[in-house]
Amino acid sequence: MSGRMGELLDHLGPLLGRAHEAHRVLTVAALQGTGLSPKSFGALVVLEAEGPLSQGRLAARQGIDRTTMVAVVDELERAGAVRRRRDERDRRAYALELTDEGRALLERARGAVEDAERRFLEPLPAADRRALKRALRTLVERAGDPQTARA
Amino acid sequence: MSGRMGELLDHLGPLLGRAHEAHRVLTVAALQGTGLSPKSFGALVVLEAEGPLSQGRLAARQGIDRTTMVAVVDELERAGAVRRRRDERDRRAYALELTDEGRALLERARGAVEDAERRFLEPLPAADRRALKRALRTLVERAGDPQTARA
DNA sequence: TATTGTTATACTCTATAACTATA
DNA sequence: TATAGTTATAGAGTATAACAATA
Repeated sequence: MSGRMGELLDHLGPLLGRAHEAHRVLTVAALQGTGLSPKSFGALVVLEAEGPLSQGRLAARQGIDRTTMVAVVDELERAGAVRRRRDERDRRAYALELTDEGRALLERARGAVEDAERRFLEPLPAADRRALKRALRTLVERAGDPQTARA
Repeated sequence: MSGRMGELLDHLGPLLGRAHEAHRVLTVAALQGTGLSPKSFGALVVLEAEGPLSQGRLAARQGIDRTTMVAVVDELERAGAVRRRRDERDRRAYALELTDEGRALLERARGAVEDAERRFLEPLPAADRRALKRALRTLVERAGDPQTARA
């Protein structure tokens, strides 16, 4: 991840790819002390916001396969951050929930991640930072929209 | 690559990741008819802009390993788009150059890719599209800068 | 019959190590 | 000794197929 890019920076693909990768490196470093990966951090974020969730639904939220989520939850459970409770209304599924320890871990991690994001965005004026996130949000929401997808 | 994201869209990582992935899907589809991958397309772009280049330098431009570039150039050579000439000033290295056929292929591919980019950015007003690319360029350039990297 | 979580397996992508030919 | 290109190999990451338990 380095080197001049010249004409490649005229294309959106390399721009998004390099930006994502550079940001990912900072995030992974920021999460270092927590023992969390970006993926397991994301799982905690979703679980806190949306309460008890099945493993499959949690996976869908992250855009990953449910078989991939197994190892993520294994890791979070070993860390004591998540509990695999049975969903009493559908005993095939779990009702995954954050433990108090998980909530505390999430707060520490979120601080570190937001700090990394701040450092990453530092070269931009505040207005541009907000505009960037707003633009990306618009694009991501429309891209997932079937209305737009067939275009 | 679908589903509501809710609170994950507050974080820059998922935003960049989803945007990159959605754009990549469009690009791959756009390149369908050309037989090019995003990576080999990028190689053609660089070769056209920077003239004859060694395989290792071409790889460095793309931020990939030189061993990964071997297969990319194999593919481009098979397609008749690139010629592996020996560099007469250093006979270990190649002086890779576009063929006329490669130039024509690149023009077709660039049209398709730019079309895909246009469709992807469609949800944004023109001013926001320019602002987005400008912001990403700034971030990517600073992120590669050792001055910023140690921060 | 269909679905949840699980495992085993395969596939894709990419880098590391070791080789050759040149320098 | 060091570097350019190549190959074989290994590793990370993820998905597909098949299974047990439950619906």
